[in-house]
Amino acid sequence: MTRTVTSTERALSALRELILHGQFAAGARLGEVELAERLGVSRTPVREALTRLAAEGLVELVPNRGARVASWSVAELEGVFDLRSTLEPRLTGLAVPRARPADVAALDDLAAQMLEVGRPGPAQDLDALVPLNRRFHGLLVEIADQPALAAALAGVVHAPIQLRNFHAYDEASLHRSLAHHVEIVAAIRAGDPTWAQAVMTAHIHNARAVMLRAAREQEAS
Amino acid sequence: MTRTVTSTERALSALRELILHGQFAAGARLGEVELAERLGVSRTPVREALTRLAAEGLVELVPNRGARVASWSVAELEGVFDLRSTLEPRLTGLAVPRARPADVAALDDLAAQMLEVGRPGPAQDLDALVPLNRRFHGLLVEIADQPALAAALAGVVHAPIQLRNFHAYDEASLHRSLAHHVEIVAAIRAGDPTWAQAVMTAHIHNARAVMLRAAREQEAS
DNA sequence: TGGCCATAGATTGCACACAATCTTGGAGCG
DNA sequence: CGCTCCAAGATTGTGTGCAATCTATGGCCA
Repeated sequence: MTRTVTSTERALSALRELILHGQFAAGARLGEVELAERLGVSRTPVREALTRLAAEGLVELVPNRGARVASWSVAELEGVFDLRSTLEPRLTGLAVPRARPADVAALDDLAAQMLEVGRPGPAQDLDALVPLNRRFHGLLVEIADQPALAAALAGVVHAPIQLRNFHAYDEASLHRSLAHHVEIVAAIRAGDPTWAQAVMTAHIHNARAVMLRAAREQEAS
Repeated sequence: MTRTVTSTERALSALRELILHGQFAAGARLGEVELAERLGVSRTPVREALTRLAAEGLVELVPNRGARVASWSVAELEGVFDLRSTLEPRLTGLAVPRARPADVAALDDLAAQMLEVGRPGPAQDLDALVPLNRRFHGLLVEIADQPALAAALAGVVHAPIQLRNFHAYDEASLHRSLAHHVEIVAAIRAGDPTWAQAVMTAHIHNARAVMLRAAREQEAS
């Protein structure tokens, strides 16, 4: 009954982790043989993983010229955040009446963990925030149970990864961001979609301000 | 200088045409060997085409169990049209100031052709409307030049195909739909984003009403 | 010296063969 | 009679070899 996992799936998630954790620079070339050796499989599952990652928008695929880690211009990032600020609040509002106690508990737990590892001090671990944040937003998508919205979001949520995620946040913005998660959970627990939507809107715009500032600095250099 | 086309690309577009033209029933199994023989290539490019079509949302891919033509429930279709009614008007508004005279001419031409083949009578050809409509909306996406919006839309625009597209339209709805295209071109030519957005909103809602009615009938049977 | 072109190396694209997994039909047991 | 289990056929997953294409280096010519 232990469902076996295919090599493609392992290659897919391994590659996704590597890229999301910044092991490859934005725009870096992803050779098939190199990745195959690194992951211990043949080129075939690597190729399939790359095409799927291209569909997710994490890599760019050029015929006969291989794959590169995707990169976004400032203009494209603006488009991404405009889109997210439309879709994610709506999704959050839809999730509110559908969230079961277990869901709320899971979200609460994630928000608490993020507060923990994000608190300034020697124990702060900005890299640990990345997967937690991904799971928080992913869980909201799951709860909302709106395949169309989920599909639309899937193609754009990865855009900010080249900015090394939370390293771009100043202390005030980071504190706001983590507080937003907690407040969203509170709004869901209160069964108030308008509240949840509003906080999510603020959350996206806060991130937008941070990312665009960082992207502009990066592009200027 | 004649850029060669890979087998994968040919398989991809051929398969997409076959599905979009209703050659396969919704939910039909898509065997790799069968498709490979039909398209005259090996299984390898077929597999890659299938994974890309899965990313587009045209087929559903289950590990070890192959591919099926995607199908949508009434609830999912509602989600799709909610999303489109948000994104496509916005996209249209953004396209207005960016449209060059050649773009307007091309849109005008497509709208005119659709009026032609859609006119009731012996020459009416509802199947010919499908590619024309796709090109019209695709051209708008191109003109708007918003990668994030385009990516978000790409995953959902194919949803209504299982309803055999324009065959589901009653005469009044079809006439409205074709008139919308013409009016959108007029709004773009006038440089009026608000006008264009409004007509596109009406256009999507008109389609929504038709599709949901057809889907409910189909689901009831 | 600067630009163009050819050739060699590297890389992706495709086909095919084999392995792993799923499905289906039927036999055997309770 | 119904359920479980098993085996054979069919289908997908993966590895590997070769062909097609791209890239880079160096020579040639103006």
